[in-house]
Amino acid sequence: MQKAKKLDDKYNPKGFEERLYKWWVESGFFTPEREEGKQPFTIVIPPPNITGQLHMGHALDNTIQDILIRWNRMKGIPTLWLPGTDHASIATEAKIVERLSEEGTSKGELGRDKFLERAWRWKEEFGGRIVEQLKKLGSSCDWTRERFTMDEGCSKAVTEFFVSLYERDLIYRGDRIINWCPTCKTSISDAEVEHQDLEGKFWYIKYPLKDGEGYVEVATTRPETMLGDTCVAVHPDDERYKALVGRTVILPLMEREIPIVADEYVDMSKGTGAVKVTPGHDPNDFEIGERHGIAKIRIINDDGTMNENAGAFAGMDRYEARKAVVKELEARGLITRIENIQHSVGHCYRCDSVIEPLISTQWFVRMQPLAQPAIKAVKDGDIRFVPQRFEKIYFHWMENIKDWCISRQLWWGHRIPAYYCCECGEMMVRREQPTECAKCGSKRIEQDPDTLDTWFSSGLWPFSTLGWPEKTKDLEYFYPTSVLVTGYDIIFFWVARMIVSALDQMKEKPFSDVLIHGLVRDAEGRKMSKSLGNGIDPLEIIEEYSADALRFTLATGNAPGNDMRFRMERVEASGNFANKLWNASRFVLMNLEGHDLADIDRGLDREGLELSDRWLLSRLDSLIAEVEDSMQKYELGIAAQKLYDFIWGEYCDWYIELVKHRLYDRGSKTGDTARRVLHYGLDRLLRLLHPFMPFITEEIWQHLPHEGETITLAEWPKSDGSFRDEKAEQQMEAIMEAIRAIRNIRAEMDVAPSKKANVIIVSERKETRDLFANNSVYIERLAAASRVTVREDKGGIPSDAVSAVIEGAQIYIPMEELLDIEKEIERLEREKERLEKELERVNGKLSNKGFVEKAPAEVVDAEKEKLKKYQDMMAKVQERLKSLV
RNA sequence: GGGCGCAUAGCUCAGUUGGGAGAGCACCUGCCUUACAAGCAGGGGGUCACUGGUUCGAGCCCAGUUGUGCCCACCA
Repeated sequence: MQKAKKLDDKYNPKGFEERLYKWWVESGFFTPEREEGKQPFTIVIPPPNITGQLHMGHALDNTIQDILIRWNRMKGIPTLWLPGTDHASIATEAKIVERLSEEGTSKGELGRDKFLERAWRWKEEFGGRIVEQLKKLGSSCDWTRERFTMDEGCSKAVTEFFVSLYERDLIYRGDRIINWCPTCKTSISDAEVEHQDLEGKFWYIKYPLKDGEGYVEVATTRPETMLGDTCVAVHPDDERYKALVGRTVILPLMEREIPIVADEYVDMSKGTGAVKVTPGHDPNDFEIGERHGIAKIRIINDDGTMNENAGAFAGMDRYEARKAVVKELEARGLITRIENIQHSVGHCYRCDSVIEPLISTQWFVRMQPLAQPAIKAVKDGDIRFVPQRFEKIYFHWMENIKDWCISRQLWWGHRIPAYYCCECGEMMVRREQPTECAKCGSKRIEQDPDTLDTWFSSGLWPFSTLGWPEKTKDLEYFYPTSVLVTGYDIIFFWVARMIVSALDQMKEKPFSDVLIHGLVRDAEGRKMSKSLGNGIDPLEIIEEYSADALRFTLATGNAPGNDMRFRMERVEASGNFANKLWNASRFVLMNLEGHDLADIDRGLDREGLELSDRWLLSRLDSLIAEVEDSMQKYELGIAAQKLYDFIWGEYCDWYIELVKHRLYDRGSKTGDTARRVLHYGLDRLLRLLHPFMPFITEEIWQHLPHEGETITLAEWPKSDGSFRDEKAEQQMEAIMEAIRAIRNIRAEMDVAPSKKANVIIVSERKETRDLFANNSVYIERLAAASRVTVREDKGGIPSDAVSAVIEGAQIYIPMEELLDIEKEIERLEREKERLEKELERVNGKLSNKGFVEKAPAEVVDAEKEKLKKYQDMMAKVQERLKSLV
């Protein structure tokens, strides 16, 4: 047992947060043992991008995870929090390309190998930055197991997954319309396209018929695409166009003959009812083209300029071409009208460029068959979303899923394990690079130049990090993980794909619960973003306040799944709370000093407990049960709020004040009991608070008498109900009520704080009189009373006494100065009014036949009790009023 | 077009099995009381957006309305 040590006068988190973290890691407290027979608790971190800086979203996400991890670890459960980082293909590559351009060079000039060397160097240099920042937050990850999406094991997992899917025809290569980002110069998946509603124009264009007079009018928001039109489509039932189906129009500017076809896809009620079809640059048009076997012409280059198929417009940027096409059409009188409209335009989620749909050869995952088990797992409750409403979003996405374009025209990432024979063109998808062509035997083999979508590898994260595809002991023991904690913004990108890939490869869910949190917004409710410059740096908050204050702020004041506004006032409040705890602990430690309490934690002598002790211990037992209940339900904010309220409002404001006289009076027989209860209470509160505020709780705990090395491994408090004492709670509550009433009188009657009041308590009930008589010291101390007299009747009470009525008793304070009768009457009138309202409410309920008959008996009884109480109090108030007027 | 949130004190938000409306900050009054002025004590402040329904009883459940935010969608 460690002896009590003095705590610094001031709460100075800088003095210990870093020191403690270092010690925790060095001591291996975060590295679990695999204890057979024990169900472990596992979380894999959502791997932050190596390009990233810790922002508030990370801070929130990791605070929640750390709370869950520390809580489970204290329960004695083998607990693993597995950390790591993501290579973030597009983001990282963009960063390096930017760097190269600053140096006056480029990707192309450098070549693939040199570029990758450069990228790895960059990763070594900056990739660890965010990890260091996570440590500042107090994240209790097992750093001995840290992983990276592109390390050897994870890369092997990616290849295995790819080949496995390919072998079952769940991955294919083909020419499809994909989303092309002309800035990042790569394809991106549908999920990576962000739609924004923008002001646009709707141009109506005449396509003249080849034979005879007349024309077909079509409309478009992207006039430049007409250069790639290969037909015009109308609905087969459309009377207006029935005669035209099968005829030919001349595509203006290109002077190309294109057919008019009938297709069900066309909506007769929209636009002119005739649609220009550009199979090379529109997904729907692509489908129409397929159905009617017409040509698909691509007219836009990878960099967003027009290619040679655009005739006179070749070489222009797509927007330049748009203007030029419109101008030319207008000159020819082919534009009939222009409407201003709002329409949704796809943008790249990384660089915000307008996406260009175009045909390209890419790799795709067939998602539909893979989605079925993923839907079932959630429907069956095998995987649970918290809050549950996010399941709807998940189902909607999964049920409407389309094939996933996974190839990227980038260099930084996992290269696609497909190889081509340079001689015969044979394609081989292999786990290892083949040395010769399987078909013609040629040794000239080239690997597919493309890399995989970042999310393809992060989708394997829950098992690749544990060693898959190897059958490791970690994988066997820690998989499946317990809970995944993440924001709702990456449910599609990541959560859905982890479920899909885990069920496909592991045949077992990747996690049981998905705990979803919202976004951290700025004080005005705006999304924090670099471009707005409204981001608040968590590291600055840690620097200025403390990691504990930041964590507490993020853990409270917000319901699961909802966005939260980050306000400095709340951080300040959390910091004040830490300071309060610090000072209360200083008080306890000061009073433990010099007292031999060797057996301090070994059972309190329950016989010697005073009323206030029994009250505190009973309340604490309830608190433990309530916190446990809230934690079980992932209501971390509620648990934290309860701890805050208890520590500040009950332990500090009441209990410490209630025991002071026992500590200060040398003759007190129960001083040591008070010390033991103070210690016991503080110790339990520190443990309960530790998951939320790990640093300050450890620092204080180390100074308290304690057994065990660290609070991180101290046993989590359990409520066994043995301290529960309803009577003590009721009695203490009565005394507290009296103290509040007296304080209130003093404040309202302007009694100088230094002036001790003479308090007379009158009650007809002996039990009440005994209670106040035996515990008068509390009233003297906490309500600044010089003397407390308890009587059965109010004979002899001075006429200048001020009074208050509480349950079962009246309180009188004789005023030595002239009593302000008006003020006193005013006070009593207010009290009367309050009681009248209460009585009205209770009477209303009890006179309601329905209530008395149908409400549960205990609820009705409680109301009856209240009625009696209020009637009694009312009578006393009225009596007093009568005596004054 | 479809879906999901939110609307509670001046501000930011809790309020999870329907049973006397809460916190932090701000505000007012009085206090440097030997843990803490980053504090202590006392106080004011709310037809819980609106309408209807279910119920003995609704901030909470149901339907609708308004405002507001977000997500999804092949809105030529």
